[in-house]
Amino acid sequence: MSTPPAPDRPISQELLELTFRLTARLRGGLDAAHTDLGLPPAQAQALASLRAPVPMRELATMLACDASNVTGIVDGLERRGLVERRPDPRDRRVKQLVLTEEGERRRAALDAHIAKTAGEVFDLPERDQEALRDLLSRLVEEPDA
Amino acid sequence: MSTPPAPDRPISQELLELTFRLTARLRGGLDAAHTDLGLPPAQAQALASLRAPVPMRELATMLACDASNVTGIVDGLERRGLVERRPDPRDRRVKQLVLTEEGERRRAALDAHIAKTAGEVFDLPERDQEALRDLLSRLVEEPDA
DNA sequence: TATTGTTATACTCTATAACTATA
DNA sequence: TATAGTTATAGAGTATAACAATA
Repeated sequence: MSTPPAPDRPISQELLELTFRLTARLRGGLDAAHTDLGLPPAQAQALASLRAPVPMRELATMLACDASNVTGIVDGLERRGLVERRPDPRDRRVKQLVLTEEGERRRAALDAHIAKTAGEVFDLPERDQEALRDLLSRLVEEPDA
Repeated sequence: MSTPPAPDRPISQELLELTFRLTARLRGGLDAAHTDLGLPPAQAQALASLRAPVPMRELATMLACDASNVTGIVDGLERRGLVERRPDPRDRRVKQLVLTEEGERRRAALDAHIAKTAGEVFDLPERDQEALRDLLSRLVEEPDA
């Protein structure tokens, strides 16, 4: 077998660095998609998360941020006519977020951008893609109780 | 619940999602290290980047941020007695950043935290670590002209 | 003229706390 | 009492533009 050149640095740290470089590439592609669509990153991320009608609170959970942020983000999306706040008849405290037609179109465009970025960055033969998926899956799996 | 049935989604998008989840785990570990050391993230990242004496400008390049940010970051590190600004005798415009003894100690502690996080997150048999490194390397490699 | 580091300024993202209206 | 959403506010991170000292 071959001798590794200079294993003075643990491989896990190499993996850390590679992961952050990969993330930087992905982030760059997504940011380009956002500016392309004329949306600030936070609004774009929210838009990408909106499928079925969802209460504000749940969107906050999906975005992993405080509920107070969601107000401003949804304000922006509403100002652009991409989303509506609908009262929930079953609980008058909650507002269901629903995409408008234009919102649906914009989200579809965003999805296409994201898919394009992912396709360009993860440009590997399918077998390697699958190997990578299996490895990454094992890293992010939640440890069961 | 390891394999959600989603055959209609391209694998590259799955990889995108897994990568971001992995990054979130890493980020969490690093943030914990930063608060553990009593340093704001930006200062911690700068500290981790400081080895040999380095001009402010170069630190900005390493951190991939504008030079105007570095002033404040280094102010913070200097206030904590971790770094010194030394005039460069060969070019009196530049200031060389040099870690103090305490700065060196703190950086070593930070390195240990980072290594610990990396070790915990990338907790795989060595063969799988190497496979992952090879795959990631191919993804971040710069395309040659 | 160009460059290093600084300052002033502004914009975004994020969090906390207090408020309202409902439950 | 507790919860959904809002508001006010503050902090951190980042960017641009203008400036002084130096090259």
